[in-house]
Amino acid sequence: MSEAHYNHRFIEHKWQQTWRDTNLYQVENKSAKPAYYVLDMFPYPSGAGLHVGHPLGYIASDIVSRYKRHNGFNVLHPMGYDAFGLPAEQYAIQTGQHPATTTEENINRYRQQMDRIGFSYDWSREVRTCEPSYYKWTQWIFMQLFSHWFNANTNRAEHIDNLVAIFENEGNVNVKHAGDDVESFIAEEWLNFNAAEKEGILQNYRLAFIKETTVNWCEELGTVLANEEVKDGVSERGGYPVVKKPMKQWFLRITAYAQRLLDGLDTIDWSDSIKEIQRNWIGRSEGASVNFAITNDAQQRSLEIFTTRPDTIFGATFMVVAPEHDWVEDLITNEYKEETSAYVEWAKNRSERERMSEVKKVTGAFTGSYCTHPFTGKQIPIWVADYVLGGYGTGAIMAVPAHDSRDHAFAKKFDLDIVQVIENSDANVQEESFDAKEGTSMNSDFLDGLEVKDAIKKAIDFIETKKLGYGTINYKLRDAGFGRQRYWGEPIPVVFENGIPKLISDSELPLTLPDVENYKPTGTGESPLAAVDSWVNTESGVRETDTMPGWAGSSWYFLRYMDPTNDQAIASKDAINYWGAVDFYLGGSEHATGHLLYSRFWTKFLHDINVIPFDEPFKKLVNQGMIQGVVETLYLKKEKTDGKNHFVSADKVENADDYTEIPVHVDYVTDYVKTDAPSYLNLEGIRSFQDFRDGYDDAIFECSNGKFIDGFFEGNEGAVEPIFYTHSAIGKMSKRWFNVVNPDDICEEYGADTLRLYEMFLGPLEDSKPWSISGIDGVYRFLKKTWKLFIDKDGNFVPTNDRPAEKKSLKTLHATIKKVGDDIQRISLNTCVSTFMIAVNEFTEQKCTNKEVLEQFLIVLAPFAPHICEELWERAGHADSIAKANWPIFEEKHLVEDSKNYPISINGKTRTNLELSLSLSKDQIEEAVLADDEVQKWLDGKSPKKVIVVPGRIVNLVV
RNA sequence: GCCCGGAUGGUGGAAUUGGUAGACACGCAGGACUUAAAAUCCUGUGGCCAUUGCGGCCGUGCCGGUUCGACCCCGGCUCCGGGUACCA
Repeated sequence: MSEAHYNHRFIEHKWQQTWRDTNLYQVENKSAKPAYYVLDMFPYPSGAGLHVGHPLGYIASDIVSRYKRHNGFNVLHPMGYDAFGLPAEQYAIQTGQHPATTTEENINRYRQQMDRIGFSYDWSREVRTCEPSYYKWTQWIFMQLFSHWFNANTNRAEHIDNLVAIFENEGNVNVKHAGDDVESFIAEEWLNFNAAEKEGILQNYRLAFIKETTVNWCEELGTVLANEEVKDGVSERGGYPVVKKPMKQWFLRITAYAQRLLDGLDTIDWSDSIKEIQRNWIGRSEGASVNFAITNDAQQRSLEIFTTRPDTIFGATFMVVAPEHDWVEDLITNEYKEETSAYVEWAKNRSERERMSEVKKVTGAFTGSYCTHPFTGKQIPIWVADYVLGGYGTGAIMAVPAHDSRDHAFAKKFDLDIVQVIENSDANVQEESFDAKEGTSMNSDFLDGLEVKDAIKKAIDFIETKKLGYGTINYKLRDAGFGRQRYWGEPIPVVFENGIPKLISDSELPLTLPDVENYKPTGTGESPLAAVDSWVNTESGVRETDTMPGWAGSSWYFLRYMDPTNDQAIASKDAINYWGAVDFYLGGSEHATGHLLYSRFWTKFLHDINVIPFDEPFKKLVNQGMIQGVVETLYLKKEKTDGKNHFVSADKVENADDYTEIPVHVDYVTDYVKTDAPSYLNLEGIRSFQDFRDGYDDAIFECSNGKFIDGFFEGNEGAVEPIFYTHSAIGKMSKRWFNVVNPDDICEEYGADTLRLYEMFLGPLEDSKPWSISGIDGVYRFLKKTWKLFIDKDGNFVPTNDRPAEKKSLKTLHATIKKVGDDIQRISLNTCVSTFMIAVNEFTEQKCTNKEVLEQFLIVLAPFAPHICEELWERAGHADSIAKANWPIFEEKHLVEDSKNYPISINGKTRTNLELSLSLSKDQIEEAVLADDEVQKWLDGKSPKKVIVVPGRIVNLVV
């Protein structure tokens, strides 16, 4: 017995089951078909489950996957979980539950939710970064990084053994590498170094290495954080304060790849904004490194500075070093010892947050030392100030107050000389610096009269000939901190033998996480693993107890999907060669400077060591926008009455400090969809508010319309409903704002096909937009109309091939095939939905019952609404899944049936559009068009319904 | 501050990149069916004027420019979103 009405629950359940039972979407690593790889950024399985924002990208990628399958591609479309990370561990600390347990639970929940939406993932390829069989290979990649260095001569990673061989033969004088400067030594010296000394030197070359530096230390989380994990001086997760602290840390030498990461951007199809963010993050700047000899230095040293403006060197009136500069203490003379040393101490110990919030504040101190200007020989003072950063360039600058606003502010504050060296009629450099990179040099000896660009070139030439320095390039990009003092991450496969870090052997992989009693960080800067003596102590030495950061596992997961169970390699060569780089990658833009950069780095490295044939992981990247929620806030002013809590709501908040801002459950807010009406909580809302929140049970509420309500509302429900005004804003969808919309609820009420279509219909994929339920009815109605095209009210299948298709129906069909095909390719999925709606409206109006036409329409719709299309496809008598059907062939001839474009000839002479519009009026053109022989022949006696005349454009006639 | 985006009806958004602006949908108004409601269907819907008829004028944040023709290109603003922040 077939259903007569569109029953989404029945249909969707049936087909999801069928797809699973028949492994419909499982793919092989081999096929005569061309390969196409569609990937979603895999989720971190949080305890909150999915909300309607998460599937947005998954739906889009699913549509692309299904579309590609219809077009004859063998599509790899996998899904997995980024399962290591802080929240699971925080939860473990609170509850004592093993993170693996909660992670497993969360994954199951995610899977259930995803299954309801009808994705075409090949679940046989699922990966989880926390599984030993997976992180074995994350550890393996780390080991490769440890045993390779970056040869700047060949511009690629090479094995460390090759480097050692070079050292043994000729020392390090000819070696150019990416990394910190290493004092030069000859072969003989190398051979005489002891093991610890040798390793100490090699650490400057390895791509994974240990270094003592100032790190971002977060006391609350008990761990070190990477730069990207710190936002505005607080941790991205949790928002805890972050301070600078010197510690020995593992790093990955991503800076070695700075230039290649920059160059690679030109070869990939990503949005300009993401590329731009990465370019800025890498922050390449060209300039010069110049030595300024320090006057009266016992060791006769020179202060090395970096500048992008060597052309302004004649304007350098003082020097500034960072408080962290190695020589600061040496530079401070006895006379200034007390004051300046105190300043240095103070500046070093300031938290990141303080430093950031007081950026505008100019601070500094004079060291008492001078150095000699290399061009003029003048003595210029050396200052120390925190506006110079220890971590960039050499941690020292030449200050040119006339042409750098920061130097200018400093000079003003401490009354230092300002010398103009770039000509500009408008600028008064005593008042304001002239920073623009334009103009001609003045007061600059041999540079005078040159344009900035030429002056820079000439200055560098001079610097290089006089051996004062050299032209060079600096990057903002820093090496990536890789150690985390946490439990729930991949153990770093290193054992310290007599303090020398050594990799464990390949056969010991995976190095699995031991069980611990307590997941809490030790607070001493050591991870919880340090407490497990039996694990830490090995025959040969002590294990590294730091674990890897969250981004380690996600930097290469796209490779594992190709061959997820391989235990001999990250994936077989055949699999990697067959699938190649990801063709289409979809995910949020928030990973621009994290995951997306690290993945590119690891890909380039794996390419260098011949593990993979490509050196960019993601050929095309699309960033879906965020689906936001409406955040409703109730403002309550607390007033004391008789020791009870007495709250007053407000319709206008003049001084926010007087009020408590409390997020409230969106479901109980009235009118929040309408923008013109103020939104408010009604009685029911206040009740639910009291249920959800502690401490308000016996509170007294006074709403702004003057009505008093007691804690239980009894007897207070008068004719006038009390109103508590709330304030609406658009924000994140999150548990704490009580505005989460669960996709399960939408699937239950409207169905997965409606959810899929509606999420696409909301607007352009890349835009962020607030979730709103208004409008979903339109999409649901569309599916019901589609159903009715095929199934009559008695449940009979209507379409037949008894009569040939009408021209107008063919036109509708082919317009749809064309438009939807084009729009999927340019990822304009919202317009596809409109196209479907138009088609169904037209088919309905045409009373189209042609089976061939309607079946082809089903194939076009199937990527968006697979369940209903499968069902109708089956009822049409097909034994095989619609997923195996070929995309219909588009035929242009069907589109030109009742309207046609014509060039216009007048008096036997074809006129150009331009000539026409210039010489004739609109009416005259219309007349000429109708008189045209071709037009008359085509009209064949009929009179045109509409003559559209656009001056300058080919005329369009509608009959 | 600097670097990217963006601004179109009451709302979400179309206009395939210089060629009929406002597709499609929501909302709203009116109507049909119904005892009634739901569901469904039909009509109207940028603004102003004309509406016994075809119609007219203005309209894509603001000002100016290029063009036969501009939401689209150029110059100058205003506002909004994102990235970044003493990077020399």
